[in-house]
Amino acid sequence: MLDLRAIRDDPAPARAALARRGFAEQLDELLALDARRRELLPEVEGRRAQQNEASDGIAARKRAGGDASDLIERMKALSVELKGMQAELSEVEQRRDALAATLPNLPHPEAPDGGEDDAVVLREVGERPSFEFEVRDHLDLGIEHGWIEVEQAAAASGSRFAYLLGDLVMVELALVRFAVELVRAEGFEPIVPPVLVREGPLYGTGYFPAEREMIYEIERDELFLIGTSEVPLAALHADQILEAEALPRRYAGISTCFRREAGAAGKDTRGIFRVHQFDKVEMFSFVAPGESSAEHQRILGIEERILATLEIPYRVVEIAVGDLGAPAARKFDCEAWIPSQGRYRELTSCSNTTDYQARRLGARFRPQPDVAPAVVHTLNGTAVAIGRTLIALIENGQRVDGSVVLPPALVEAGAPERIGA
RNA sequence: GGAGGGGUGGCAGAGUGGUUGAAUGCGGCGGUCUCGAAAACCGUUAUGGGCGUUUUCUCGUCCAUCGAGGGUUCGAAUCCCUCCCCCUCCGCCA
Repeated sequence: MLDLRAIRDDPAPARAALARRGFAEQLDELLALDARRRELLPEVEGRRAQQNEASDGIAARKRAGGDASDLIERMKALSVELKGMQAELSEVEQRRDALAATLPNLPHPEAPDGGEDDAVVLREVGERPSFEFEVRDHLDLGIEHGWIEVEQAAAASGSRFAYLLGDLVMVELALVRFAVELVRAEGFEPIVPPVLVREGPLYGTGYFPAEREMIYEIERDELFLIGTSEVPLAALHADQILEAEALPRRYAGISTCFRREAGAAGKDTRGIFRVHQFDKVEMFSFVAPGESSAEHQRILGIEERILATLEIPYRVVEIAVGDLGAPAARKFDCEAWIPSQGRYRELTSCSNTTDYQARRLGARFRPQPDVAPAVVHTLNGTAVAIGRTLIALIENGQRVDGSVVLPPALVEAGAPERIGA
């Protein structure tokens, strides 16, 4: 949600920013609705004031034992008139709010123009392994060693589901342990959130109404399966006013994530790269508005450190404006080298959503005692997306005999040194 | 799942149709007193929105908000409906 009041005062910068995302006309429409509301509102309120005053008069007369029927008669007419005006007002407000809900965040000035193919590569880090043998992909190795079972998963749950077994499960547990300990040392409090949420948090984080198709819905209970723990983590401080000292507030959510992958038919159908269910450790920060850019870099730095420590070759790309999710003002992806595909693929990602989610969620803070509350800024970033990280570890760490050597940092966290030997 | 009880200001807790945005107490903040502190006393104590005022800080005024939404009424914290949440007992359950 955008800061409508600020935009009203000075619409040009917001219009220019939204034009980069193709939403300039919608903004004009929104401003028109807002103007109409502000025409109607004083009229409604004036009549309400009149009504309140008359009501006091009626009460006073009745207390004095007098008759107020003439006043009541007059107020009946006013009441009818007021109801009509209120109906018009609330219709305008509903249209305004519905439109406001669909507008995306203002992009950061440094976010590059363009769409999906216009991400800017910022740097490549780590050495891609060279293999003296035919590279095998994670599914091939996974099936051979009994780490991954997809056929029975398809029978049990459908396509894009998988069983993970044996050593690979131990690697998953080590990955979670490694990631949580690392980010905890950076001030992110470990947290296991609910994976089922109501509509409110999804709306608040900006997944609704735009991306409703991506979310599993449990209609009977009006609950939704989260696609990322970002959703319940953001909701943790919804409708709260935090003290300034409480910021920054950082969480490391550990959860399973569920995605319908609607519209991804035929894409990444092999293996566990794109599945309906995976586990993930997610960073989420609530910060003061002036801090969000620095926090964004900080989160990106942690993501890079995790990949480097896991000895996964990666590159960092900055996402172009046209490919940003609605709530994001700016976003970086870390892409890992996937040998079987001979290219970098998205492994982690971090977004600065500035005040967009916070305003929708009502997450505020008091900059100083006795000062009006202000909206916080929120950011999110992947610490470890387990499934895709397993792919990168398996494929980059494979040996000629089909075994996989794991990085020391993971072994320290409880993983075997080598699996499939 | 069944039965019952409740949601009021930071907290506790009055209030069943008319000066109740809301008594009272506690807490917080400011002040008086004091060498200082405590006690006592006085004052103050929310959020959102509109309009006006202001260069900013501000101030004034009106409207809304007693879990949420709708309804009845001239008028709703108070009456009715739907939903949400919490508590107690029974059942079930990792």
